[in-house]
Parts: sequence; C-alpha cells; structure tokens
Amino acid sequence: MQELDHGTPQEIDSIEREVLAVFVDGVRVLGLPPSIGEIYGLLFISQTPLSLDDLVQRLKISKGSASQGLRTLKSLGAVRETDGNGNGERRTYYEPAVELKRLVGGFIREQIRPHIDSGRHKIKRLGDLASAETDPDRRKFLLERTDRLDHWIRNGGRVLPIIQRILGQ
Amino acid sequence: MQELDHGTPQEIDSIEREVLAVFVDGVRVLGLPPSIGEIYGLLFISQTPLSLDDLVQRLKISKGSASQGLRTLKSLGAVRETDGNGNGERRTYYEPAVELKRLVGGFIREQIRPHIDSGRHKIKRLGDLASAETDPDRRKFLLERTDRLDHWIRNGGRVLPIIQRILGQ
DNA sequence: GCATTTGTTCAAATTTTATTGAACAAACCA
DNA sequence: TGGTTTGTTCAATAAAATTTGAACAAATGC
Repeated sequence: MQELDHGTPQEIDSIEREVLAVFVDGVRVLGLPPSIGEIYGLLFISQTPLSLDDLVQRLKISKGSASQGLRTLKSLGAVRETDGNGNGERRTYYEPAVELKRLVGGFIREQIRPHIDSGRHKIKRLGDLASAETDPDRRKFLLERTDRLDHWIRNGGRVLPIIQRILGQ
Repeated sequence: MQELDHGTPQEIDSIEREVLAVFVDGVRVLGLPPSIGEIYGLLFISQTPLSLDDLVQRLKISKGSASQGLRTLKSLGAVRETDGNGNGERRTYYEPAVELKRLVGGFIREQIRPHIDSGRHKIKRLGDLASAETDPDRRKFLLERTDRLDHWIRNGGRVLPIIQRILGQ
C-alpha cells in the first residue's frame, strides 16, 4: 500500500492560531473546556477531515484529551465521523458540523434541557415544602416565591425552541 | 438606642437549604461561582433585606466572599441596596431583584454582550487575514469559513433582544 | 497465535478558579 | 483625636476542573 506521510506535523499557522483563540473563547462562554474549543476550531478551519492523531500532533494535546474532547463534540452533534474514506483506512476521520442550527440544537439538548428539567423537579418539590409551612405569613411568602421560580423556569423552557427557530436561518 | 439582636444567627432551615441548592445549580449554568448562588438564594427566600454580615453569619462564608459576591450581583442588577431603613442605621441592607426581565437583561449586558462584541472584532480580523491568503484555493475556503463565523455572531447578537422581550412577560 | 495500530479509560498531576482572612480604608461618633 | 463599625482589596490557600499519560481494550493483518 501507498506509504502516507506520518512525518513532522505541520505547525499551527497564524490564521489557525487566531481561529483557535476565537473558539477557545467561544466554548468557555458555554462552559466547555479549552481543549474542546481547540479541537473544534482546528476541524473548522481544516480543509480536510482530521484523525485523532492529527489533532494530537498539531494541537500538541494528549491522546486522552483529544479522545474525550471528540466524544463531547460528537455528543453535541458538533463533529461527525467521515465514513467511506475510500481506501482500506482503519483510522477514523472527523469533520465539523458547521450549521448553526445543528450546533445550537445539540447544545440545548445536551447542556440546557437537562438543567431545565431537573430544575423543574426541584422547584416542584420546593412548592410542596412551601405548602407545608405552618406559619401562614411565611407560607404565603414562600408560595409567592416558589411560584415565581416556577414562572422563570417555564419561561426558560418556552424560549429555547424560539431561539432554535431563529438561529435555524 | 434600642439594642438589636446580634446573637447567634439562625440556622439555614430545610426549605432554605433547597432554595440555595437550586440557585447554586442555576448560577453554575451561567458560569458564576457557588457563593453567588448562595447569596442571591438567601436574599430571594428572605422576607426582609439582609446585611453583608447576615450573609456571612447565616451562610458561613467569609466577609470577602460576601463582599465580592454582592458586588457581582449588584453589577448584574440582581441585588439592590435598600435605602432609608428608617432609624439611623449605618449598615446597608440588600434585597433581590426578582423580575426575570431585569435579571436576564443584566446578565446579557454584563456577561454576553461583551463576548459578542469582542468576538465580532476578532472575526473581522480573521476576515482580513483570510483575504491576505495567497493560495487562491485556501483563500476561498478561509473566506467561506470566516463569513460563516460572521453570520453566527450576527445571529447571536440578533437573538438577544428577542430573548429579552420574551422573558419580559 | 502474535505484533501493530487505533482509540478509550481513569488515577494522578497540573492548571485554573473560588474562597479565605488579614490588612486596609471609609464613615461615623464621642 | 481615638475608638468602633462596616465594608473592600488582594495575596495566600483551598477546592474544583482540566489535562496528561500509562494501562488497557478492540480491531486488523500476518
């Protein structure tokens, strides 16, 4: 079989470096670790799909980091494995999902929805605790506040599909 | 002057504990430290405004934490100082802002907008770097990607006022 | 079977972030 | 003025999150 280039990896050039910085900042806002921003960023600015080993070599990160980062990105639907790849190639290659709709959808599904849902449960419980308060004055206040929390979380839930719709072009 | 109770602080009761947990979780999603969730949470579930010292004693946190937490919350518009307080009282008391509109507005203004704005600048710079690429094929690709980034951030900016409007009832 | 390549897992090390606490400043009063 | 209370700042510490790297597993080909 044709011997492929496994030599010294190409250095990160200046535009790539700036793209990585943008994505590292971006994912930090979303509460994700820098390595994830670097991985997605390099895939985003790469003209061809990259293997785990490409990421390790070019970003100078550990295999562990690359593997875990790719897993998270896959779960978010932000990265997909390229299939086929033609020749009998064992290694899997990754490419970024670049549709904002898809990225936002994945983030909401994986990172926001679960919090909304567990919050809803906790707030429901709070309502029960508030109802059980014996002092009428305190109970009235607690019910007012837990009701307010309930409205917050409901509004939060309502706004998500709207965001998705707007960002889907 | 009338001697006020500066004795042993009241312990956090069970409903308060659960409210604190809800807010600690809540602010974590927003990328804020737990102490901020505790401070806001205790104010939220308190029937009267609390002083910095009340927070220190009831939450068992340091004065430094309470002071910095309150500063952040004030900057977000999530907490306000109660004025007057009648009697010649030197200490300032705090109460929570409980209107979702206000909270969301403050968060967007302080934590989201700055990132959107700085992102816009960095992406503009990326566009310049891409234009300077000499290889035509690579340049075409880079311009396509930086243009996409530009669309993302524009959409992000557009969606914020809509979120605010929806959450303002 | 064995050797090789590719990728995962997870405890340990590192890095980053949050919290503390002591020194300091500011406001007030006697 | 000196003493007291209230609140801030920031270097040191503690806690939490991220990254590493080595052991392991799975897949392939000889």
